[in-house]
Amino acid sequence: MEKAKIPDIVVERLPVYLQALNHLLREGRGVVSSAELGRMVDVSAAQIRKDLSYFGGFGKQGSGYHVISLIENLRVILHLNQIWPVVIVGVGNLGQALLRYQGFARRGFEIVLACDNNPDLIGSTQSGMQINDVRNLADDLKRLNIQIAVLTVPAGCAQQVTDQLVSGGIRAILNYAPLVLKVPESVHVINIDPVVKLQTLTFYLEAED
Amino acid sequence: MEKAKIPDIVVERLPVYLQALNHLLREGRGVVSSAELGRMVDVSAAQIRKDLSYFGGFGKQGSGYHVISLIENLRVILHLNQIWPVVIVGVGNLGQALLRYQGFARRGFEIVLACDNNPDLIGSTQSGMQINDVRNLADDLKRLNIQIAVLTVPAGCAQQVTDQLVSGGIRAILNYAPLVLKVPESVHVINIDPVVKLQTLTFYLEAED
DNA sequence: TAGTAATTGTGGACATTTTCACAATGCTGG
DNA sequence: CCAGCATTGTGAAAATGTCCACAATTACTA
Repeated sequence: MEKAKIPDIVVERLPVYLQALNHLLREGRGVVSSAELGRMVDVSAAQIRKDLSYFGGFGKQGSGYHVISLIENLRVILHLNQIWPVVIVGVGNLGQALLRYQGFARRGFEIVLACDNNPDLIGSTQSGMQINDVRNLADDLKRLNIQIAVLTVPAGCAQQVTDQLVSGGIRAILNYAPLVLKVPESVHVINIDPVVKLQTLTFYLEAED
Repeated sequence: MEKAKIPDIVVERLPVYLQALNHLLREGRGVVSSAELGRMVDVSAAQIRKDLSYFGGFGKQGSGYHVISLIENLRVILHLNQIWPVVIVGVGNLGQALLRYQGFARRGFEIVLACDNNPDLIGSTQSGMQINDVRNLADDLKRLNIQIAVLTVPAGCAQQVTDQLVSGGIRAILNYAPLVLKVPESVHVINIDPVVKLQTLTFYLEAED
């Protein structure tokens, strides 16, 4: 496959470019240069041109990139020209907050399944979503054709739940739990435990006591 | 300063190592090799040894790393041998979920201030926390000596709120809003907008329609 | 005590990522 | 239509990051 050779680090920047381009679009800007886009997202202009050139020449010499057309191209590259069904696994504080969050639907994701292992929650409705039993997870994934999971369960059961996700055919996991998940290499994981991120930040601060 | 030359990417791995080490500690393990730790966190053994060697030789040839002592060293390196006061700015869905989340206190962070611009929320108590007016933010930060902010406001007001955080002397921001914040270079920012992360993951999936 | 096995810390090779710098191209205004 | 300016796409250089391989050291066993 051609995309095997696109560095992960490039892929991670593309959604950020897309975000900035959408902002430009809302402001009615028709065209943008790599230099200006770079200032918006804090990336060098050369970096942006090089990143985009992995996928083709989207710009025009002399003027820059046509905003709408670059957005459209990035959406195709990132497979965002469809709505992706998503499962939220774990309907605790964070899971419920994500269920209520409107930003997913606005940017290409629809939460179509929520599940938990808490008997008090199963069968109840949270934010308009019925909570399913996590034991039916693998079946539900297949039935609803879900490839993406958001994992918001406690660390203690995260690996076990992940194994169920994998056996249900999941392909991508956004992991809020504070541990590194074991998955086959065909499954992509991004870790986003907020405490790990905060613990990175404190390195740069001066201790106080 | 000596730490100016430690690559960011190394710093980002340290909390992950710490996480795994704490897991080992709970299991009663006294010693671990770079090879085993590497398997746990999906990093090569050589990488771990090289990362740790930036800060000194913590291991012992023949046996590996003493778990407790390496934890203690990492906590000093990351400045985690103190409780850091944190402000949550924006008490919407996500902000409220983070207010209720018990994981911060357990790993070195205490939410000491929450604020919002919604008059209905200001003065109310959410999860045991009184919500302050965001207009007092800069003063409150100084009064409470807060260096770290968690930003959970809508994109539309994120930059404006960030400017207030900066004027209040903030040094680190965990940004959930979907935009790249403009801050002085003395302020560290980590972006964790979940949609951007999901949009990275879809690159690796096959489109369905 | 000595021989064997395990494991670190590290110099240097290798790989990846970023930046530079410039030819090619397209825009603009007169 | 042309001169001058702006901007891309890209090969090559530079910078950064990862991995290899091994000497040095420690642990273990008998």
